[in-house]
Amino acid sequence: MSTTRDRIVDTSAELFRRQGYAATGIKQIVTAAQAPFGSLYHFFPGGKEQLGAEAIRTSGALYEQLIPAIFDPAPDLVTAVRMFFAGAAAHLEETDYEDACPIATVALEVSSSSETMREACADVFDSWIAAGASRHTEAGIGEARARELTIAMIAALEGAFVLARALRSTEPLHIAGDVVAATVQRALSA
Amino acid sequence: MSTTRDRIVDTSAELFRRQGYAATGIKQIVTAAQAPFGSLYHFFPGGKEQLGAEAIRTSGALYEQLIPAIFDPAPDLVTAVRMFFAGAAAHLEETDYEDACPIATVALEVSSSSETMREACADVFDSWIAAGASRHTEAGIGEARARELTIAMIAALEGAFVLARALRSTEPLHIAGDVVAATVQRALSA
DNA sequence: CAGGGACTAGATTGATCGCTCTAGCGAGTA
DNA sequence: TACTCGCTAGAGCGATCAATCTAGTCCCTG
Repeated sequence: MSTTRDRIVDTSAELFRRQGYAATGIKQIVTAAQAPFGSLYHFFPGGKEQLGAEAIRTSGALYEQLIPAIFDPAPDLVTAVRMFFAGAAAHLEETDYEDACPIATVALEVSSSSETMREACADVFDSWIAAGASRHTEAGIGEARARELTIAMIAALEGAFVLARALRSTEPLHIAGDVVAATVQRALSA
Repeated sequence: MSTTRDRIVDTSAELFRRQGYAATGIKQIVTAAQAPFGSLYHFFPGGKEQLGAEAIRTSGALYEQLIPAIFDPAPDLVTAVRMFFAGAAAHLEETDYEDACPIATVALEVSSSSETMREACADVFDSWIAAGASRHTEAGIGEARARELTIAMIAALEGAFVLARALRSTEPLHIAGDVVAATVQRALSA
């Protein structure tokens, strides 16, 4: 069971992910969420921008949970990295190339126009970086190098999502996964 | 000297790059381009979508010219890769984090909503991949591996742009450049 | 000089945008 | 039974959206 407020946030996040922030209308959100129109401005007096920022933070936090979910049961770090990219590729294909990164589209759109939302995106990325880096340090990689590897991994994932969605192919995700896995492998044996 | 038509396309490309497709209005385009409103629909009877597709292809082709411009004078492939990422970082910083990839924002936005524009983006990416792969084969890398390296490089660049714009930092670009350069280095000595 | 096609100019269209507003519903307390 | 208050409901605001339409200007060609 879900509250009206939760449904609005979740639906917004889904729509923003697929078609971006500007292309998603308030009316489209309440219709898709089966929520009363008046409720939106009751819960989000700050309007679309407040809702957008909260949707970014919520879906960012949800996506971050994939890190422990995939890395913890994996036998080793390199396998975990491979599984992460393979999982992303599988999910993208299952959703007909609609569900890629939950915040990348919005991040590119608003970085130059809304400081509030840009900050929300930056916070999510920083949080991902911290979460990923700790997995690398636990595996015995130095802190500075762990941070670099994580940023490289997220960048590779995001970029592969861009290519994969436009080309309608999971090839970029598999290639990016291979390259990142090999780089992590090398860092481990150093 | 530039024709009205060229000014419309160039201005559109610039605006789409910074704020995306949906957030950019027709009126904003003609105002920024100092073009007559009527001319837009004279040159682009297909409306915003036709203009968008052409802007994508034009700016994609322009960006592709950076490949020979940077790779040709460079002493070797690895140096060229480093210079490419360093140049991207410098330009991003110079423009206050506004000018990243000319088509990535639009590519993410429209991939699920406009097949016409998705194809334009896909064609540009395919063209970049072909141009980049030939540079790698010329350096003595096998064709399949050259394609993989190029896709990995473009993905790393695109993803680093996403992070860099949101975080307002060139760090991701420098890290991605290092990782890609090291990967290419390894492919050369194999 | 006359005619025609390329281009300019902007008013106007209906639809949709984000948002405000008032009215009322319904569960909990007094 | 009264009263409150969190939430629902949607009509309606001004602004802006992409797009169409007619009228007019300009230059090139015959």
